[in-house]
Amino acid sequence: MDREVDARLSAEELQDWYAFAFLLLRLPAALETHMQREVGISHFEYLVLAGLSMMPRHTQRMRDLADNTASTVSRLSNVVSRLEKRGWVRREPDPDDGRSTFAVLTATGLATVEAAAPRHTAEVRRLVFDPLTKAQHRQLGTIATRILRAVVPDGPRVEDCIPTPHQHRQTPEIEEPVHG
Amino acid sequence: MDREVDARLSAEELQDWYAFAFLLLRLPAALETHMQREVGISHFEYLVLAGLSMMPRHTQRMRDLADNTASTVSRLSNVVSRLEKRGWVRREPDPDDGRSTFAVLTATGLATVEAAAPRHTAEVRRLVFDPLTKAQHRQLGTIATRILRAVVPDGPRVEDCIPTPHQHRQTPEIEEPVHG
DNA sequence: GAAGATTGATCCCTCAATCTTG
DNA sequence: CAAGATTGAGGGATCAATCTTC
Repeated sequence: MDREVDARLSAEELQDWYAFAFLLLRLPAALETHMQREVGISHFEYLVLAGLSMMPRHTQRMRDLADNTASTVSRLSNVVSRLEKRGWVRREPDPDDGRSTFAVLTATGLATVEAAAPRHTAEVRRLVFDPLTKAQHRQLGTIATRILRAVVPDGPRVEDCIPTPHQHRQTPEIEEPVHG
Repeated sequence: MDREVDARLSAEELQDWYAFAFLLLRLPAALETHMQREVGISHFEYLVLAGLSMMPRHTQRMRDLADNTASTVSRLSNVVSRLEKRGWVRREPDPDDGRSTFAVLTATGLATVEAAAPRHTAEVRRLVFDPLTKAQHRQLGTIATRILRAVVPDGPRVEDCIPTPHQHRQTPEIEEPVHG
């Protein structure tokens, strides 16, 4: 450490790390810019809306939604408040547990996320999947899962956080939010 | 897109993408928290200090330093101002080009980054390299480079942004030839 | 006009404090 | 006391506007 700052990384590791570190800086910024320009929402707001859109009745507890978006309840609470002001999400109390709160996607919110989804997916495909071979797709998934296990040892498994798309567009319930 | 929000991604791709997307959210946060708790600086501040520490005379133009930290000149300018207030970096005018500004690491700044480096490297090893096989190290580097090319097509090559450690702790103003 | 650099308004995230319910 | 959730203060990133020099 006296002569070289990154002495504990070999030359090969250093190069692999820099490529990855740059990606960690650049890719989220690119996805963020794309969502802001194309749809006018943040990437994280999209994650929240998309997550809700694929849940039964478009509803999920704040606690579980935070897990499914790799976030914290605090951050989620702030974002849901913003989404509520835009009329895309509303809060509902949990009748079975007074501590719990449901986040519910509104009809307007569903329309928003349905308009945003194909553009976002296309961008992910363009930036992440198109440059890679199919073997590399799987390698990326495997590698990411392994690192994630080290980063968040007690976190939920990724497979358990992928919303199942079956329930989309299920029950037409209450349509419009109250505010005008 | 009417039935399923992420219809354009196959089930396999969806799982790979979620694992990677979660990593994009969790790993930077983990590195950030680690640096703040252990050293009291942000991860990006460390990148700046470490980059400077490995340049000849611990000096680099703002423009080039921004490239080497996958950043923008604007962000870098704000950060360097903060580092200047802490006494770790100082600005110097470029005698050859009135538009250009040099960022120079101070002795205190060098001591700081030298104290921080082994801890940061150890954390990177623990979170990124230890969970992977050597083959996966290379795969990660290759994959990251490929995606980066799609994200920043006109950006500098990663190899050109890795500070060469040869020059560290150099005393006099000597122009060093690059090793072939 | 183009390139290097700085500034500041605005937005968002983080984190600790707080509250309520189980 | 533990778990779910909210709030607000403080800090950092973004982006457009601006300035200077080539």
